[in-house]
Amino acid sequence: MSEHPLVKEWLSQLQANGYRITHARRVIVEELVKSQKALEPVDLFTICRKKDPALGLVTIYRTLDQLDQLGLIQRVHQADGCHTVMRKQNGHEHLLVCTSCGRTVTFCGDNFESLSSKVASETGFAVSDHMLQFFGICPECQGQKDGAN
Amino acid sequence: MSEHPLVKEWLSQLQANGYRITHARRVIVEELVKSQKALEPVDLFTICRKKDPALGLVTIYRTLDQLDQLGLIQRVHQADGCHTVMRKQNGHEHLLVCTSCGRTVTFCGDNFESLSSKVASETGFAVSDHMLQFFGICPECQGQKDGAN
DNA sequence: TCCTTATTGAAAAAGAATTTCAATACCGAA
DNA sequence: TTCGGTATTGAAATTCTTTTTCAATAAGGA
Repeated sequence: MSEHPLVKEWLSQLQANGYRITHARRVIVEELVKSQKALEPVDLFTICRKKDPALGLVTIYRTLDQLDQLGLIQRVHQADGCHTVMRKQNGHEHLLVCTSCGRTVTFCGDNFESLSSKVASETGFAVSDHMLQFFGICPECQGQKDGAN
Repeated sequence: MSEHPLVKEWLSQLQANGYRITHARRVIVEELVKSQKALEPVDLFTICRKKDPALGLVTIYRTLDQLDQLGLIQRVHQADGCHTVMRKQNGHEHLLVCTSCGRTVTFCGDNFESLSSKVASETGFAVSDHMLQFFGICPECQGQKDGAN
């Protein structure tokens, strides 16, 4: 039952921002932090319910809002929308998403500084951010016919 | 009343794929093709209604589905989700989105071939696609306090 | 011009996210 | 440790978005 180090970190962040550390939040944070796939609110709900059968879906939405405001999670882009979230990568790390099973891994992307300033000067935009994602099929899904869930 | 060259192109594509060229589709295509910002279905609905007051929102959704299947439009990622669509850029072109007014311009991104194959060999994923977007404030919105709509 | 059938808009339904509200649980103060 | 104020919670109701159903209409080939 080794606990992911990020759990403590996230809970501290919540506390430092005036939020109480509740059972519901603890469960949600634990599952979010350790998930290898981007999750829809309902997925997360189903998973967390196993640890806390009384948990409500509303609490999932509310907690996700809070974590988002603290910049701890990010929406993951997929062909059919951005309904899934995952812990936010830092700096130059980006997501590689399996379009079959949803599993993700991170990779270190190029340095976008030069491209960013080039684009800025060409367009007049004040460029502040970028998002890069790769899509593909993970090794497991390449082997077996259907994506392992 | 100069017509955007893409309109004819898109309508031909629809026709070539067994779809009929209807008044509703023509109006929707015209507005989509010339829009400088990514639009939500409802936005598009409001705009198109001015040209065709009888148009139904359902038809917007259905036509967007068809155009998406033909690969003519793409979802645009924003901080709060992917509810907007825009005509798809080709090849190495990517979107720079104004987070204030939504206006977009395109830029030619780096070549991702090398990064893509590097990531593929490191992770074992069969990398098939990527998405890159830049975010910032457009010149107009930098000047005036609130984003011009 | 006629006829077949894809397409349409309206209404209903399904799904996702948000708001309201009374009961509960967190956590600082005593 | 207990107590009390208040943030947080789950359930229910509501809102917003998207999809499905269906009869009427219009596209376009014969």
